[in-house]
Amino acid sequence: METPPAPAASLTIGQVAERTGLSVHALRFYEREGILAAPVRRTSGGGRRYSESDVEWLNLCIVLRASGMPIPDIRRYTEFVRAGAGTEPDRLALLRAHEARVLGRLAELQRSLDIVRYKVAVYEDYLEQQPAGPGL
Amino acid sequence: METPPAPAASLTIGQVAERTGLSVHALRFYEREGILAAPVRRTSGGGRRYSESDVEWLNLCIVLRASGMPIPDIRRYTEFVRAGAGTEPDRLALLRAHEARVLGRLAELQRSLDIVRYKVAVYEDYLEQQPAGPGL
DNA sequence: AGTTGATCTAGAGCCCACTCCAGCTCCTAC
DNA sequence: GTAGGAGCTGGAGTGGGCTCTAGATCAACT
Repeated sequence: METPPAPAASLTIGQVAERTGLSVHALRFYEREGILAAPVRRTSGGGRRYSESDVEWLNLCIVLRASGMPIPDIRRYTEFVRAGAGTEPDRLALLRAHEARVLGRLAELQRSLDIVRYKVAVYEDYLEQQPAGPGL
Repeated sequence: METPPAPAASLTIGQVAERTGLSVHALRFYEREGILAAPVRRTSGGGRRYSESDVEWLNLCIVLRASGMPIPDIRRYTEFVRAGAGTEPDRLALLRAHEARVLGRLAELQRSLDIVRYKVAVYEDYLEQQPAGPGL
């Protein structure tokens, strides 16, 4: 198999891309944007080597992005984490604010869904038995 | 009050902007993009005059946009509506496909929310009693 | 007649989050 | 040693959805 005897977990950018689903472009982009918690180690030749905890961090970033957090906010969170102990209240505040935004977004999506479903129902009724026409 | 005796409902672009929350820029943009069901009437001087049904249509467009339907898809839907009777199955298919996408998006958002809430809980616990530290 | 304010058009500009390119280096295999 | 493939950097390009500008027109008010 491919599994080495568990060395100090060192992944190339390609391997990380494969695991996370991010492109290598995106990985370098994220690094430039300053949203990696720890500086990525490099080989003598300059190649990036990611640790498992880098991958975990990226997975968090992916969740935050997927839930609509803009990169500047992720950067602020990252900076708090890098700043270490004492910034926990700031991180919590940031996460809570994000939680609230996600809740709002969920509610909005749900409202939209209700309307879309209503229109779907109208067209279904119309296509079953043509009484009048579904309007617009 | 402001209610006139219900004339042939004619609104300026500014009034429509106010009612819909869209900018006048966006209204003209949507028109250029071909996502108005009916051609907007014009005054002799070239000014747009919207009807109430234009506003209703725009409200639907807003819902579709808010739920993530891209403008080209809205345009396709609009074209079916303009094409009139016989396109109902196409419209239904389009709406059902959108419904499915919205459901998927809702599920994804919910998963992200769970993770964000987990992290919030971790930080809350940490800040109540400092046993170890919240990790990242 | 003049001023203000809304509207018009065509087209440029902006923001975001990537994405891709050129030109180079590095490692591995043959 | 050389070909291939992954990786490097800095910077340009892309796509979506608006947003804004310039310069003109128009209606209403004073």
